[in-house]
Amino acid sequence: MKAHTPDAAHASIAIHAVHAGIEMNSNAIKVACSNCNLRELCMPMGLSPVELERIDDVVANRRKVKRGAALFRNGEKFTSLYAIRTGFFKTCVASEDGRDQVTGFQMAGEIMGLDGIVHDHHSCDAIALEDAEVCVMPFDRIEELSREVNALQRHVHKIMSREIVRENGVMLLLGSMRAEERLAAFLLNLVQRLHARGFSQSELILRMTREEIGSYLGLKLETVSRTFSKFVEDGIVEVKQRHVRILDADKLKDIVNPKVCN
Amino acid sequence: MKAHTPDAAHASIAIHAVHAGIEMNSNAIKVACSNCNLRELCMPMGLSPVELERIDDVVANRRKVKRGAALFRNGEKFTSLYAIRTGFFKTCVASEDGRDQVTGFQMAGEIMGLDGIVHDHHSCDAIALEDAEVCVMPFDRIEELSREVNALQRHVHKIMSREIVRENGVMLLLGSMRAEERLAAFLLNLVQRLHARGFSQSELILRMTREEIGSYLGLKLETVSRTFSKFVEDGIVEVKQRHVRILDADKLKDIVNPKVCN
DNA sequence: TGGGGAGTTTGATGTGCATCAATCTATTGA
DNA sequence: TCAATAGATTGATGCACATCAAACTCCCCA
Repeated sequence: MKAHTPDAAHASIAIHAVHAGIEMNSNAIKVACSNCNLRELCMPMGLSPVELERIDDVVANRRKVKRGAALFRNGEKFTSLYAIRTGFFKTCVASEDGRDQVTGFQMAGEIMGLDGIVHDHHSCDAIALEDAEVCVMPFDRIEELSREVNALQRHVHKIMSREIVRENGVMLLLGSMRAEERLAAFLLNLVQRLHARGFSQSELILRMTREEIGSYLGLKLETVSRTFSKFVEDGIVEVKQRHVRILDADKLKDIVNPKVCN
Repeated sequence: MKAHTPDAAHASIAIHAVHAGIEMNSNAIKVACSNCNLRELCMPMGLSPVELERIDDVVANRRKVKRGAALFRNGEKFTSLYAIRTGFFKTCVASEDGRDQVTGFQMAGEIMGLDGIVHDHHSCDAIALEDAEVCVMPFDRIEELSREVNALQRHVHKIMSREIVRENGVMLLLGSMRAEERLAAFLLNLVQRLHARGFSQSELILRMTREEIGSYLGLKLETVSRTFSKFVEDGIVEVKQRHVRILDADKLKDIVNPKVCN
């Protein structure tokens, strides 16, 4: 099976999501969440038909972002959250003296822009790692609607809480894991999220460079490369440039959570 | 001036906050945010008198937590957010194999428990580092009220966003800074937050051990200790056990953000 | 078709922090 | 008051990862 092509179990969802996205955008400006195939990823479940129709209003429009371009940048005024329809992003923060830290990689169905709410201005950059399209959701509209649709209110809270918990996990990784553990955790996380979107459990294409992986994991690009090579030697993965095939997911899991009494 | 005693500019706020907290608790079970001295730290500003009175309902009761005890633990059912009235906490996550990572230190006026919203269960431990008291705010009540009081809704969103941004900063620290930079950033952050609460800008008492600082900063306790010693040698701080006096805050800032062209 | 550049791999060497270990200091309780 | 214990400091040594450097691969486009 080819990486990033849906496997049997999830084929329809993913393929159609992508196609629908492209076609709808060219044909209609006004777009609807209610018949979006990614709905289950970015919208609350179990809405009544009436609520569902109201929710359509949170998406003002769509926006395309070219590979390498910014969806938003540190310092820019915050107005909206963004739901990724297609494509792949990284978010990164910078210290005053120019150090750069990738804080996350985002894929279809995930929400970006939460950092901007506190200070009404964004505090990180969101850069597309491949040509992408996002749904623009003005935040005042989200707040308005979530006062009336309880499920949406709860959903917004969960999305923010999920991001907090995710970052807790990254802190654990950065604060206490060694290089092999970090890379193993990274690969498992990526492939798990891709699988939830209908892609292969064992094969993936990295949309980011070794340097970006390194920045995210608190490692230098050479260390990332060496660690990949080590995994290949040990028969855990196959790596051809950015194509990665996971041969032994259990071994990866063992690396992340070393067994104590063996 | 003594550490952790308010300086002139902020004296009244902090002293009275603490005293009021102790007395009110012993005299009355029903407590009110509307005349809480910490209100400006944990509640939205600019409320109308009517709104202010309604907001009182978010606090169900208070709870005392002994030093070393848990306010909540990983896995426990999530019901409430907690606003710290007095005392000092750490939050920490653990990996399956028992590694432990301190994800933050919290002081008066700060909110804990946001991690529990996503999965309806907490995903970290909150441990009191000194005898503490918190306001218990049932989350369903917060959601209910924030549907009706826009300022509260916005406030809740900001609190969560602030936590996301804070964690972004910690990721930058853990991913790209060296030991001295980490400790300098840590001290500056602590003293800045204490100062906002009416304490000294230059003096503080650490409520946590070297090991806990190390866990938070991704360092071993010995490295934390050595780095303190280095700062003392360089005349940047005075350290007597957990008492720290900052002699040269500018130098600390230079360490965090090394100047390029000097 | 072939040159150039971005990205990756691999090797040699250096260093910042971890580890192991001993001592010292505060704090607590009998 | 002194023993017991938790926490902190300091030293000696080792290692994981960074740094510096060179070569290799792939892709783009002239």
